[in-house]
Amino acid sequence: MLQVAFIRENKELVVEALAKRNINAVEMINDVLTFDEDRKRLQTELDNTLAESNSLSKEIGNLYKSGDAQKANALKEKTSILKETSKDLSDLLNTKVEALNQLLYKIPNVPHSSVPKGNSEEDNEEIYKEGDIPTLHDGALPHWELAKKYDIIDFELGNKITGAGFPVYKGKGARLQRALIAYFLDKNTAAGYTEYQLPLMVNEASGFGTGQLPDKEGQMYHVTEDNLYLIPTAEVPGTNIFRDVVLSESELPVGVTGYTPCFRREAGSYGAHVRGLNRLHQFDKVEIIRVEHPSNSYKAFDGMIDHVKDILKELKLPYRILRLCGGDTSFAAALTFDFEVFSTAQDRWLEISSVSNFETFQANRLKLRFKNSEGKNELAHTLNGSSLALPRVLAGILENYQTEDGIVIPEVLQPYTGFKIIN
RNA sequence: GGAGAAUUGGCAGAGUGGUCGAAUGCGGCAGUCUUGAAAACUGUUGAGGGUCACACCUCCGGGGGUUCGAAUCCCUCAUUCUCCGCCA
Repeated sequence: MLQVAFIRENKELVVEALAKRNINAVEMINDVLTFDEDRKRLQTELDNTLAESNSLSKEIGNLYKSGDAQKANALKEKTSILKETSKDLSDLLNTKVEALNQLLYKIPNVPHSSVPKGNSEEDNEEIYKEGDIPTLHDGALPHWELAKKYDIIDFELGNKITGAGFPVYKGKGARLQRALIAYFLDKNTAAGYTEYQLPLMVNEASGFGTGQLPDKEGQMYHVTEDNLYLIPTAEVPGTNIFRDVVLSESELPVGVTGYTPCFRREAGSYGAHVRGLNRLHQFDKVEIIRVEHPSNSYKAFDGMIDHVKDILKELKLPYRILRLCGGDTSFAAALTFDFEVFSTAQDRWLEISSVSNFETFQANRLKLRFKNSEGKNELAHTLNGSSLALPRVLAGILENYQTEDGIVIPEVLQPYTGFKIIN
């Protein structure tokens, strides 16, 4: 969430920037500022009342000590009024703070100056493209047909065991998945990220810390018995490593990588574009997360982009990078670049990575700070990105690498798979 | 799942109703001394709100209660440790 002080000092900028998300924030921003003024006023009133009652209590204590019980008892009566006043004030204050917070939770992050205005993916800007789109032989198939033909992914079996969106990988398909995970983790750790194995369920506080709660409750599977949520991405447990943490400046930057399955309810998504591996309820992903000094976070962002580029280049997959427009940038992000791989047989681009800088938006919720050179606690910047999401990379490989003799395994993966072709 | 003990500042650890935001030690920072370092000595060292700055307010695992007054008493939840049960 945004900081009230930031909103107060940058009112115009906030309104202008949020307009890029097609949000008219004037009223919300004004409410925030008014609520905060009210909050301050009530807080001061309450503080004064408490101060008075504190000093009375002290006086009563002294009177008892000097044996003047009568005077003390007389003073006690005065405190009951103060007590009532402070109770009322603190109720009012709590209501006001709650209302202010509810407002703040609804305000998305302020987009970076480079983010274009726009409503939907139509308005995203393609900023980079690399790799040749292969010409496929006659009779080339989409990945779900290839999966069946070579018996490497069984969607029907997943339907039986669990339901739609929970595919079963088998044989060389399962091995290829494992190879991709190992390859991605190796690339990330070589780039300085520390590998973590994280919990696949998180509590409410964690869901709140990264911004999934309260707004996107419906996206996550909720285990009500224990009030835990299945993670929709490793970003949630991975970023919450740093919840309520004060780092020293010398500890920055921090890099975390982890492989986890991800669970998404994807309520209301049906149709041809969710076929096969395109959209699932359970999928595998390797994530990278960074905690950065505010002055370095955009440089770090570029570094993450280069890192993902490097992986796709090694895999020799045709891809492009999009700068997301305001309307398509997620709630908590200030800047997001999406990577898309061209899925030749489907003749469309598939999103395989999303790299975002959240600036202080998550850190503010997480209370993730570092001690700056002046010895003051300052909010850090958080970033994350996929490197990479497995199913669509797999779809891209199957479709782009298919030949009449079978599916060729990209060279960098062969040491991990132990085979060169699926046939 | 059952029984018992615990949870205090970066860490260790005192504090069982008022003068405690909290002794002491370690660590951190600054200084004295030193060619430099170490040692020694001196000072300083939690967070949030509020203020031009003070004042002042809040926080001793979370929430609630008793009391004029709570780190200290009560209730409740969470976590940790020990014993028992179960178990990959």
